[in-house]
Amino acid sequence: MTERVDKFAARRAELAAATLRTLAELGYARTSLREIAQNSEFSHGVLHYYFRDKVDLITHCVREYKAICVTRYDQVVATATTPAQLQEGFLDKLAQTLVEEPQMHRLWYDLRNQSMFEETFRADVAAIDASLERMVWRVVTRFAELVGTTPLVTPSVMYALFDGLFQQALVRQLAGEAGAAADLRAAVTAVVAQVVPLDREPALR
Amino acid sequence: MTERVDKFAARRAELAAATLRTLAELGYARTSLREIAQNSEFSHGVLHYYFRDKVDLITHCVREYKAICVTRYDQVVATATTPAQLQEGFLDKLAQTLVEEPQMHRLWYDLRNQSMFEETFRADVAAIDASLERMVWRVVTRFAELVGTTPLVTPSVMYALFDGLFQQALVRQLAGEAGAAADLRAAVTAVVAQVVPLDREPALR
DNA sequence: AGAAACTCTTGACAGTCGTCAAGACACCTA
DNA sequence: TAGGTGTCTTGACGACTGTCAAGAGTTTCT
Repeated sequence: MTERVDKFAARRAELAAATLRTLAELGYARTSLREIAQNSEFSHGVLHYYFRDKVDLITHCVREYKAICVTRYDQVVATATTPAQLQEGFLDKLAQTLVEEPQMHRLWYDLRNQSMFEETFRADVAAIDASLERMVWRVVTRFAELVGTTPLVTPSVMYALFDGLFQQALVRQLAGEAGAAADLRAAVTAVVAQVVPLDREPALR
Repeated sequence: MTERVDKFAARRAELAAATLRTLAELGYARTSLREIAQNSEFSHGVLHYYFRDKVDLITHCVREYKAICVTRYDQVVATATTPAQLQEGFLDKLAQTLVEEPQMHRLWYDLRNQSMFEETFRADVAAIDASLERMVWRVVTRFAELVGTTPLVTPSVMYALFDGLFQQALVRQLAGEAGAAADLRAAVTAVVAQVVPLDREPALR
């Protein structure tokens, strides 16, 4: 009984993985169910056995995608004992995922964009956005704690700043610009220097 | 002769406007030539009389869209004589366009996202991005000039920060959140306060 | 071993897509 | 008035889409 459920869930996950690969490669606009099936080892009909329809399939993938992203920097936060360690570890991870998984990131921005047109995805996208914001905030507050200060902007502003920088770097990376990752590191460093003060005075102006 | 050319160009512009309306409403993924034609006063066949194919049509629209955006804050920059005037004028325009034209803005982000998947749009999108960056930089440097300081970040970082904030506000605005525009004003104000110092010391740390 | 339940393939359906050719219509010129 | 040019509509084409029903194949249970 439970093994049946497990196998069912495993197949769903397998098909979801194929869907994510296809979406990352082609983008939302040009991803079809037959294309997804060709990226798996099954035929196109099986997708309607494991998922109600296309929206159900993609929604499930988006939810699964969330789990991958959100814990990316947790280990860095947990192990760093100095500001420099945390900053370097964070920048390393950031540059690494930019270079190694740009397809997954452009997929995320593609889906977030779709949520501006389609009500369907809005709730899931908003939930992921919120958890990404919390992730960024964990990093920044831990950094400020190690420095002995507090951030000068709110969590949502902090997230928007990082997101803007990362998105710009992503566009450049996918356009083939060699310096994209290095520029991202420099940009994040510069912004953090302005927004998380190094000295102990909390600078209320 | 020239009137023929003018009429031809006028029709192209008319169809391009219908295309932009359709794209802003439906997004790139769900915009078809027949839908565009229904948003104009012509039939679907005429689009291939004035444009080579769909890519040619959309590329032309993207280029035309550029002209609308880039001059948005020029008058504010030209007329403001105090930092407060410039800041208020800029924030007003920013909040106004967020509330009044959110469809056009989500279209821009949609097209920029497509450029991460389709080589075709990449050059045009990059050109628009660069001119938007210059626009932001004109505003910021003029502001710094009026204050008597210089910005602490590069033009591309500055643009990425504003873009991140605006995009976040846009998602919220389109989700129906009432405070999106007000939050954007506050966020931009807070970031500018950190990145363009009010005092005369250029804060090289 | 036979029956039942689960899994997957195949093929078709109604619809939409971009594209284009054929022709109708309007307008200007000789 | 006849012919030519520019403009626009209509209808069709092949290809592609999401969806689903019919059935074959496989596994599990009694």
